[in-house]
Amino acid sequence: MLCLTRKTDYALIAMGYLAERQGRVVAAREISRAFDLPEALLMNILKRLQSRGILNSARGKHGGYRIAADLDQISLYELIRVLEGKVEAGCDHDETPTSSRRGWKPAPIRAIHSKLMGFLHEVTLSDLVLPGRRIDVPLEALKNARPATIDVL
Amino acid sequence: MLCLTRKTDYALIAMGYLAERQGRVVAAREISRAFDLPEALLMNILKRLQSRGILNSARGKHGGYRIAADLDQISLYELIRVLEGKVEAGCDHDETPTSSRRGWKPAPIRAIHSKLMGFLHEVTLSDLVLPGRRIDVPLEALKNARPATIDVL
DNA sequence: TTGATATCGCACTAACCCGGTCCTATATTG
DNA sequence: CAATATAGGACCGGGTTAGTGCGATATCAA
Repeated sequence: MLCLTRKTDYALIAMGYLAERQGRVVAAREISRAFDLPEALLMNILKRLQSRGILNSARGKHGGYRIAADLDQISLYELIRVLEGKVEAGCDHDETPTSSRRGWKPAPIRAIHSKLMGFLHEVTLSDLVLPGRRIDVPLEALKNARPATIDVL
Repeated sequence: MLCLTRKTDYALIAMGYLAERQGRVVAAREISRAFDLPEALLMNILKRLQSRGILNSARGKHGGYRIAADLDQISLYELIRVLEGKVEAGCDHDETPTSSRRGWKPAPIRAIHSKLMGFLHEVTLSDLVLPGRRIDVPLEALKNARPATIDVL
């Protein structure tokens, strides 16, 4: 139960906008106007990114946000986790001790999941957000990353 | 807004079970028992797979399901679309003609999405479901697939 | 010091969607 | 005919997501 939500979209949009304006302090309103996103919602997202150190903020007049972290160091996975609290989740998949099998995922499912996770881990924000970067750089990374060659069944 | 739901999980589980029993007609109940999945729900899923030609079914006593399609020909993407109706969606992203920008996704978002889509397109059910197959075969495919080298911005 | 601006940090609502159930056909077998 | 199994719906409840609101705090500028 993996989900890329709209929040993540908005976050990436905002990060992109900020990345093009490194150093400048940009108000949430400016971004929301630029892309016609609901301002209050965008603020929620930015606040969250700030609290996790991805952005830093300045209050008051001429306040706003700036990119704080090294974009190379933050994976898409991390971003999602920050925003959603969990990457894979929602519908628990909890292990109820009563039912032995339920919540147990057979190899193919685990495999595909871990593959997607790997993908999310390898893609960094700089790959996504920095101008001029090529999105498929991380594919190279993905190729020789995660030695995990998982046999299905 | 991409989602791998539990339905997809169940479908893969069932497909795997059927794949190990090619030719035999297997009742939904048998599968649901084998993995302790809610029978009614599993039936919904199987019905759907049948209606799209991935399985074919036999009613009546000793009825059940058999794999109908060539597993090589069905991508994970297709499977999700069959089950969810749409791969990427839910929260519409509709183009309201009034708002010019909303629903418009900037390059990074489109890029990452198309990348994930590419991934889902390359993985076939046979990769996931057939015993002995290695899940990371499709990664090779992914590597030199989709010439689409998307410049961010 | 006052007012305008902007973030902070919550609580809160509304709608949607997923997981799951149920019920009434219909077809097949014995 | 009785039993089994799918077909094809409608349906519901709970949880999550998208989005709002409000009072507090901090900063700048006149």
